[in-house]
Amino acid sequence: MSSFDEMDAFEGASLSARAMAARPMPYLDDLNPEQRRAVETLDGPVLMLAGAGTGKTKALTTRIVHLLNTARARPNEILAVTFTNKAAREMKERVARMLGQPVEGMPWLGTFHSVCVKLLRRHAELVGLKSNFTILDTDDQIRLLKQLIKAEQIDDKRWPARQLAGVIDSWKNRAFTPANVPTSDAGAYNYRGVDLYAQYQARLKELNAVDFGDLLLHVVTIFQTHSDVLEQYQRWFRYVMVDEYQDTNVAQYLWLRLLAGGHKNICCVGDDDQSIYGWRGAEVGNILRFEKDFPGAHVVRLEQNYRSTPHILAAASGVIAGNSDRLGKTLWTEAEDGEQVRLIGHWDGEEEARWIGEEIDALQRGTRGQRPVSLDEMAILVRASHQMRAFEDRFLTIGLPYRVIGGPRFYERLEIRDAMAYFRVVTSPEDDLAFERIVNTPKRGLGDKAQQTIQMTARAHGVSLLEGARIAVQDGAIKGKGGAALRRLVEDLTRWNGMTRGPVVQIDEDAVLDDGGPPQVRFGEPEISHVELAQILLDESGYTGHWQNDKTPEAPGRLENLKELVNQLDNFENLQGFLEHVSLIMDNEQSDDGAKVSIMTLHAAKGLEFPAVFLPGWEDGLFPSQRSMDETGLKGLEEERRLAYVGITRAEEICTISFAANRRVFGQWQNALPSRFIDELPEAHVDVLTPPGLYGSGGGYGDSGGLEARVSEANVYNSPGWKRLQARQGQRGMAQPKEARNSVIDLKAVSSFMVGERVFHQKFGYGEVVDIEGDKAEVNFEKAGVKKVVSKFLSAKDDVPF
DNA sequence: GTAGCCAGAGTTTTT
DNA sequence: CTCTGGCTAC
Repeated sequence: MSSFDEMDAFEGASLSARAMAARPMPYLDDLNPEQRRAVETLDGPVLMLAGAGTGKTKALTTRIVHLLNTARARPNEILAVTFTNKAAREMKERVARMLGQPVEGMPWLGTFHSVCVKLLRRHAELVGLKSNFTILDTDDQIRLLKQLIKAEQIDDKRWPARQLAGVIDSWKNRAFTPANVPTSDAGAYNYRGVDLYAQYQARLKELNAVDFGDLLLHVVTIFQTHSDVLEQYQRWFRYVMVDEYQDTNVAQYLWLRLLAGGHKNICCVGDDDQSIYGWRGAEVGNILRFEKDFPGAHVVRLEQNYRSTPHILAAASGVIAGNSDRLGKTLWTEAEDGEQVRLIGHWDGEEEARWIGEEIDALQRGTRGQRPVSLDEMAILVRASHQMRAFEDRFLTIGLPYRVIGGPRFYERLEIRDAMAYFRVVTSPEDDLAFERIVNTPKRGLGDKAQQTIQMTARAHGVSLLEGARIAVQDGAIKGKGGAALRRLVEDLTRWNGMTRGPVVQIDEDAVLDDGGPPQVRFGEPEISHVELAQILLDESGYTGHWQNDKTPEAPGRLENLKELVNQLDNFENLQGFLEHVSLIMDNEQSDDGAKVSIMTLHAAKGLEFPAVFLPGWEDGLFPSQRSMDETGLKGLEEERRLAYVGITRAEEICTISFAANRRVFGQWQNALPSRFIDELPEAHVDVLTPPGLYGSGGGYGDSGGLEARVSEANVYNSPGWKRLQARQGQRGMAQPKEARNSVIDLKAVSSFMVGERVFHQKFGYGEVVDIEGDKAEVNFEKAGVKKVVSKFLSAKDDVPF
């Protein structure tokens, strides 16, 4: 076992505690009394209940600085965990800024998962792993489970692997090993869940791999079964801090309780009103129970809000008041009144998108009589990602720049995952899952049969798939074109693997333990850089060529992504370092070219703030979501309500809530009632914009479309929210006449394309221009059909080889 | 091995 | 409606 002196040296504390002890504490003057109490209460358990926009991160980072400054702890003796890399990065940056120096000495400030990887690498052998284990992502996980399911002859149509993955995840979230799964869960996955879970864990061990859930679970297991290890860490981490405590699951809770169990110097920061991840295992109970778990805990409430106007806060408070299980906080602010929360109803989803597009334009120009608001300062927050479609379509047509946050992540894309599988096989030849992925990508004529032969050979000899393939080739077990291709692949992989290191320069007996395990052999510098190697690898394997020959509209984008991947490699020492980074960090670095309005889900918006926020789709069934209410009843509804609270509190100045009476769902028109949350908005703080008559007051069009009939079917009039809305229809509140929308478009610009020209569009792919209207072109896309788009989103593509 | 067809599904998501 | 996965036919 490694000693803690070693740990100290290994992690390298760069800040001398003594040097800092005498420093003044000007940072305390920046805090309000509550924040200050949270920062200065250093000993014992502290629960910091921090409402939205109350300076939680500031308090947390100042607390770290204060610990360092008062010499209570050295930087590497503070454990500070967050959920996202973004939050961890922000905290690091802010601590560094306050200290006026970088914080390399804070190795234990990170996400739950990254901290667990560090711990697990040091103690892997205690759970039967080697310290260089690989971390599987969801995709690998599913593929592995599929194999097990197939071997068990289970119909994976009726019992999808995804479902099993979900079940296993939920057990891991609750810290159940296969042996601990409660009998009440025995029926999971058609009574085969527990057995398959055990098989899966066994297989992971064989592969020397872990999934995300294991990172926590294994560490908890180690702590529970090796008290000596636990005690060392309890002593080492003198202070423990946790961000977003309301989002912790049972495994994380146990982990924290074990680590802080000695001195109980734990400070948990959270907001029970912003707990929105119950569906993925988070337990609000953890925060509600804190004072029971840690008797004598100091509870600090941060209630002064520095973000939003009083109207916005009042609206948010009104909604969240409908929840029962709350610790209770009352947000207040010194800010000026500002505008009321605006509420508007629309006929359908498309009109909602159109109206919001116009509003955004008006805000941007300052036509509404306020300061011009930049697109970067505006966001549309939706409940479900499919709601984004309507906005994307609309914004594409009117040429409004937007960015979607939290879409498909860079590292989850097919081509990136393929490329990374190549990196993986080359850096660790025994990575079977990676080998499986690339063995026939690009196509090498190695189908099911050839792969089965490789599998069987490998299993018979008890070696990795790559070794199995080598043997199969030698034995001539795979014939014809496939055999030749496989021989070539095996040779190439071996050659590339050799290129990851330089020549052997010495055998080193007492090498320092590092994450790769104790090296016995020292190698000189590789002859080529890892960036060059990556490039060679992708080119020589034929992977780049594969996409160059691909004529689908996505291919150019994929090549672009591969290029970007190679570029990013430059920031790392070697391929291993890069892979380690990627397995834990799924960030999508947004290219920040120009102001854009953000579109994202409410979940993705947590922790963000915008001067102007649009909250569309407030209809019962969509928001609150029907499924959520069906599955978890009142609990689900309360979580939805917290989601509404999170949404409203993202807004600083202008918050606009809207709903549509009709929406196309799966191609079918469906009507809905305004959300029950609308009824919960306190009247005094809401400005109703919906024009009277939008919903038709008595027809006049005969049977020309049955609009009135549909509306009355929708029972819009029976909703209390709607009645109140009608009652309040004021002298003002006229929605913009529909014709107004044309004025938004700048007609000066003229399309530079010609009818018949072949063009490329980022989203729709290739197509042919069929009509030109001002700056817009009607294009018949090969994949997406006929669409009208603004020319600036098109590029000429005569140069494409066909 | 691949194109093309059909059936089925279709919240929220980080690590 | 629109995407995915799996299967069939070449």
